[in-house]
Amino acid sequence: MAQYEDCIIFLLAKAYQKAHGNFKQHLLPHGITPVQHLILEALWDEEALTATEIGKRMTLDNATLSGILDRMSEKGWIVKATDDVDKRSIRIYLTGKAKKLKPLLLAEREKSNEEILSNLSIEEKVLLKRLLKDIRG
Amino acid sequence: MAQYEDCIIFLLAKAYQKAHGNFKQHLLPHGITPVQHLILEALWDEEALTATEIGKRMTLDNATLSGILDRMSEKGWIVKATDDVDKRSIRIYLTGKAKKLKPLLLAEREKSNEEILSNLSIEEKVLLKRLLKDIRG
DNA sequence: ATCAATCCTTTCGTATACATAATATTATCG
DNA sequence: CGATAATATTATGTATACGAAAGGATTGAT
Repeated sequence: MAQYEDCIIFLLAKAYQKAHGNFKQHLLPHGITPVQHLILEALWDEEALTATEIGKRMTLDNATLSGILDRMSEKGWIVKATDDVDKRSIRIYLTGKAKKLKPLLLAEREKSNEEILSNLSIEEKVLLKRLLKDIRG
Repeated sequence: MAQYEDCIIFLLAKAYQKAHGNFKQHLLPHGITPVQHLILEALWDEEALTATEIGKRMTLDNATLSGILDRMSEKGWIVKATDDVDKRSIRIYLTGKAKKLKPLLLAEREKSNEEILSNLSIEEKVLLKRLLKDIRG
């Protein structure tokens, strides 16, 4: 067995690559990417967040978010509006499309999750999720 | 707890993000990135591979590899040479620098692996690696 | 009130990542 | 032997990802 087969960085990279690719395909017909879906999840949870707040919840860089939010705005998933009180801030709101498609998109995510974990038993699924959270710290 | 906290795609993405970031910092002083380090591992294992062969071992797209190999060539890690038999193929060779720094770079990878898994027991480390391999399929 | 420190966002530069198309070379079939 | 299929690589376009710098706005200390 090659050295890198025991390297956690390699194993995480390839497991993520597989999961991401699977979800990407599930989302393709809906015209949205996995990361963009994640932004929607943050906003379904709590609307009117700023880019920085989304970044904190999802551990995403502000520079990365800037481009993602632009594309999501162009495609009609979100709307940006300057905060009245603090004019440095731009708050993000969901469009009707984003609200309407919520059940469908969450169903796709659920299907993808099941496919990715199809090789594991219930106990293993729970354990894996805990271990991954431990790594994240 | 937010929905996405139970989503395997999210958990894998964030665990990978953390591992990748850690390794990236360890490699920064050596002027090489995590993926470039992975290419070196493939070549330490077996030299004179083509881009396609590296891609198969490491599950990397040929289009992605093209740019990575260019940058590694510019920085003096590898050398490209057209295959004498099949002139469509370009074989990749390690430079003296890449061979000389192998022990140092592998030590950095080992340090990074330990840091990433520092929260886990021996048994959990072994288990996590198995579960990640199961996901990869 | 004012100026420096701070905060929010965007821009720039670099590096992955992958689908698709284009190009070049080789292999193969009739 | 020549047309075509198969293979290897590169180019193009889009999407993350992040450090660093830049620009605009607000706050806090004096």
